[in-house]
Amino acid sequence: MITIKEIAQALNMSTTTVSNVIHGKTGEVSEEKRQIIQDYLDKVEYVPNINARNLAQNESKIIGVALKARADKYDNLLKDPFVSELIGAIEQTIKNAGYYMMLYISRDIEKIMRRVSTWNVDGLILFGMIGDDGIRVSKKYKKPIVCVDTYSIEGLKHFTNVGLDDENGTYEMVKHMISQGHKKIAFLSDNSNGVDFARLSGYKRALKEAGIKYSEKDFFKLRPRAEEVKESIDEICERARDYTAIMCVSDLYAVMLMAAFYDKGIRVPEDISIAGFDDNQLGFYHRPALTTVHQDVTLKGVTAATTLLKQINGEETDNEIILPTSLIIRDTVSIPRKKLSDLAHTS
Amino acid sequence: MITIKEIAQALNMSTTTVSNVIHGKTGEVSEEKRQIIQDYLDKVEYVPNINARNLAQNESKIIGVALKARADKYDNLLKDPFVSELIGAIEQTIKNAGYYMMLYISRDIEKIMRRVSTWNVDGLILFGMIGDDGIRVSKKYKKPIVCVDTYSIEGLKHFTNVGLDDENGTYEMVKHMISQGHKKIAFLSDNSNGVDFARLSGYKRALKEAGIKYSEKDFFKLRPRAEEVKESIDEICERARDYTAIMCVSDLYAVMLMAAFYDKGIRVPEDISIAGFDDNQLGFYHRPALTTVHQDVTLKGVTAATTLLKQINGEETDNEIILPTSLIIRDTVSIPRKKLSDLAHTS
DNA sequence: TTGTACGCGTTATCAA
DNA sequence: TTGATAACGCGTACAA
Repeated sequence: MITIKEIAQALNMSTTTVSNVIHGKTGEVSEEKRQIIQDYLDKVEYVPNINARNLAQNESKIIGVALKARADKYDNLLKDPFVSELIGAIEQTIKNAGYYMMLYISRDIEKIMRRVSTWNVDGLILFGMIGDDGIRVSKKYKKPIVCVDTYSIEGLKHFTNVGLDDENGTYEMVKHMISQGHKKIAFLSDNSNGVDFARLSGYKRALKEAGIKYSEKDFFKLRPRAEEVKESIDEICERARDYTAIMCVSDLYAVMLMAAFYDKGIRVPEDISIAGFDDNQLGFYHRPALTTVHQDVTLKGVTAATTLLKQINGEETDNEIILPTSLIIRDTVSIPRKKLSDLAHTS
Repeated sequence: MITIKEIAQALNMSTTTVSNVIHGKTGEVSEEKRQIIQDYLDKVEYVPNINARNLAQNESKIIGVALKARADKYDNLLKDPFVSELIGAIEQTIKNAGYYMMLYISRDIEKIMRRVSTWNVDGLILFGMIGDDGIRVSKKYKKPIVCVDTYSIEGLKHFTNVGLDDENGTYEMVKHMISQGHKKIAFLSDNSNGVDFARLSGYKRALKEAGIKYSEKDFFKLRPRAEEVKESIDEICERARDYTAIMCVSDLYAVMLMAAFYDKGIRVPEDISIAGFDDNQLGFYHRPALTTVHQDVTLKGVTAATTLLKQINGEETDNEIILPTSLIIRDTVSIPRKKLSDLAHTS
């Protein structure tokens, strides 16, 4: 690792001059010296020591990307195609802006906060914050924060949120199901907070609007923990007999469910209609192809990163950006034939 | 951000004493002072400035994870489930060892090298290196390097490789196909280098061993670029008429192919058998469930990271670690009925 | 136009 | 047991 001081010595000049050339402050240096120094720089392939630079300037050029993982869902959060596409998009945006990305995944918000302050990152992108997580971080950390998919009215006073019109996504899809003739429609998720709560609300709105009653028993809860997921899916298949359609909170759950139905000889969409949410590879390559609510995950990541970058540069931004959804009508929602329970009687 | 100096001042002590307490060098400090300092530290929630620490110690506690992306395959490399699972596993291992991960994705090996040297990372994990990429990096970068899935005999003199017994994976699967009665078996990949080359070799070995001839025309090449992938798949479906089975180089390609077959009314495995490689979600939830070659991606990531960590700590390690594959027999490979081209005559 | 000198926060060496 | 003080490499005010 060659240093500025060494270069200055070798060339018999001062560090300031060398530093000026490095930073293109060409007005301050004679053309002759500039040339000599530049050549030497290229020759030795000078790379600055970031630690020293950061220390001197009290900035880091690092953007921290912290993900809080739910304990019950993934051993490895990046296995979630939504999360990995999001991270990929963020990484590209950060890199193109000349920043560095430090990725940190933890189940513990305290650990995340500690890491953020040691590295003195210039900005923070947070995902998976629930309850007042985001607010707690913002109390400690005084630089720009952008959250992704966080539902917290109070939080918007402290940080920016990039989200999705989740409520409207399921609303439109359930409305579509109803227009196909469905009246017994269940909703499948694994929790009732944040994004899942919003998606449930959209489902409810569509039903209410059509004058269809619903109650707790129509909300299926999948237990995603590896040891019990199979049992949980089987239960859901059983309960599904009373319905003609199921609105799933994700493409993954839709596909998991369809696989289970297939194994039991229940046909989609002939016997039951299924819709997903996300529009990822899983549903795209499934056959019959999955009818689903589309969201642009890459755009979400890019938006989160560019918004943060703006804030770091002192620009004003909205404190909430809501991305739209759209319906992708493929082949898993059709007109209802009959309820599965009726089918059981005839067979 | 409170500093050691400020703490020392407030407590009317020297920075050395404070620093000693921070580092648990309790033998050097009187219990009385230790207590006072520790309390103060907790009160103000002192966090060290990593840049200063790194500068002073000439280390970074950062492990660089650099991925070289192929230009023709993904706009966002993390969309590849293999890559994201690998990164997730590496991240966990690095974090648990008290290191930080800096992720960098680029199509340009030069950029990767520049970044590595500015940050002075303590070690490097490389993925996607082709040709002499890995060797070039090792020439510039004098600390430990671990590559994942790199085929380069020469490279092993310069870095460690964590790989997979790719050749044997396809060998076993094609052998299985042959045992089911298949004689016309095609191989599907998108290039002929590295991992794909090894998998092709396994396919060839199995055929040769069974006395089955093969030639260039049996090797299908998928063009994955978004604009032409559909056309490319259609071509492959057409050429597939002369075969009873296709060994695919990945689960993704297997699933893509099966979706195309489905759309054309060609049934798997009744009309044609398909095998994948990787064993990921895509094949697991596909119906019929995909017969495939299993590899433990998480283990690959963990192995790469722990091996690098060992080297950073000065321990000796093997310079090549090859992980095993295993056959996952599910439902997409069965006994051959007849060739698709024969089918065409009857219909 | 060029150079000197200091500060950034930490660790480490060496006296006291 | 404690405290000055010098590094680490860079950027920059200020002086020359």
